[in-house]
Amino acid sequence: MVKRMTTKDKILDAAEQLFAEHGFEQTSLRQITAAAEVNLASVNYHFGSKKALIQAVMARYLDVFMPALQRQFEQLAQQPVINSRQVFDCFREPLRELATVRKHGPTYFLSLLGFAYAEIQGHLRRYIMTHFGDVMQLLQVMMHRANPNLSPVDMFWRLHFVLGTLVFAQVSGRALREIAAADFGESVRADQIIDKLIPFVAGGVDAAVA
Amino acid sequence: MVKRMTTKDKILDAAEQLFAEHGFEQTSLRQITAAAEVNLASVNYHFGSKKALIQAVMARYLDVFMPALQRQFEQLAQQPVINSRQVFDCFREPLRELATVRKHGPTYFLSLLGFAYAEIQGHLRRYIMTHFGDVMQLLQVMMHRANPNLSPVDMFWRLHFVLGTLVFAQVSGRALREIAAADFGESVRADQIIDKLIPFVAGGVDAAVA
DNA sequence: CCTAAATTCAAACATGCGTTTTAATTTAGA
DNA sequence: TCTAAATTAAAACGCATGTTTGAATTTAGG
Repeated sequence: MVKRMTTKDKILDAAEQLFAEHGFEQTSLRQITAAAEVNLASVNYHFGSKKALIQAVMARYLDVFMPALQRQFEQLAQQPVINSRQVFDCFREPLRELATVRKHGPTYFLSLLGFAYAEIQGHLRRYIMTHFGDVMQLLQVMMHRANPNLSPVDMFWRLHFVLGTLVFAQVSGRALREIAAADFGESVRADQIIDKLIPFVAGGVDAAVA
Repeated sequence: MVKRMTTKDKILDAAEQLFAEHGFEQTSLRQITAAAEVNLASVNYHFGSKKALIQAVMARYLDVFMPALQRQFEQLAQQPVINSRQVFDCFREPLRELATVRKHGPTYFLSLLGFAYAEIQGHLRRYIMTHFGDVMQLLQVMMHRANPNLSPVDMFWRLHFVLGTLVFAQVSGRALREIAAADFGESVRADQIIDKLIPFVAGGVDAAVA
């Protein structure tokens, strides 16, 4: 017996899919409520504003992903020696686990993260820092252990380059996958992009400074 | 004796600055015409539409940058052996030359490119491919020569990761530079980000596949 | 069952957008 | 200088957005 979905959840599910496909600003409340088959006003009734809805959509994933990531980091931290590749591999399992939240969870989450960072950089950064600051600090520690030669400033920039690569790969992932499929006849599933991404960013982080 | 600026140029200059700072969709024609101190309707009179204005802003830079980049590629192509770092270094001088177009040309151009790719991926890609397809093909040839082991598909993805890194670095460049300055007391000029970027992307491209 | 709270609904609101219109004004050529 | 074209100007148009309103309806507790 499936409990009938509440309006709130219908909105969240519809919003997350549309946000992941078209971005936050490009998705209107009318599209969302139409897809969710609920009344337009119900978004403001249940969430207060579009901004709050976006936050709720993100939080649903971050609350699962971040603790899982933290566990991976803590496990890796016990190793005496660490390299960049291992640090980035920490993201794989927590990402895969998002499939339990929702069928296309891993894909949706990365796409949402991409749009969030592209459209509302400061906002998301602040949110993650205040809610999951310890995880991010752990990441920084891990990266430093993996690459002790790199100065903190250079590491800062490179980590953000990594984030940018990730973001971009997801945001334009669909378009690129279509082009790749057309040009090379090789179709890459959305969740497989990360397999191509990790060696790239690990190589970038490990590069000599100049 | 300075020739008094024409309305068309006043619009282009104001638009380019606002586009570079806030993105295309986030910048309204009213903001542009107010900054340019011209009438709102003049944009549609001189350019036809906002879309055409965006294209004109981009074209002003691409028409200078792309031929310069092509010259760099052709020069490098004469070398018997090429590595990724050299290919990416080809971008430096053409970028620097954009300062002749406008004082903050290099910064503006990268930022515009970033927003263009983030907001209207397909459009920009098509425009560059049709107008400067030979340059892009040259890039692909150079990259293959620099890294013959890499399969065409993997090279395709990595080049787009590179573009994504570039895009992201510029789009969120201002915010990140402020954070970096606050956290590390080291202020990085916008046009210096590329110095941090090039080693990173070269390292990423050269990484082992998996 | 009855009532009060919670929710849904249709409609309207206020705002900002790109674009168009129409008239006034400036510019340039005969 | 006169006239026709080019340009500027103010205003309004049509549309889409997020949000609010107030009444209708459903839900839950005594």
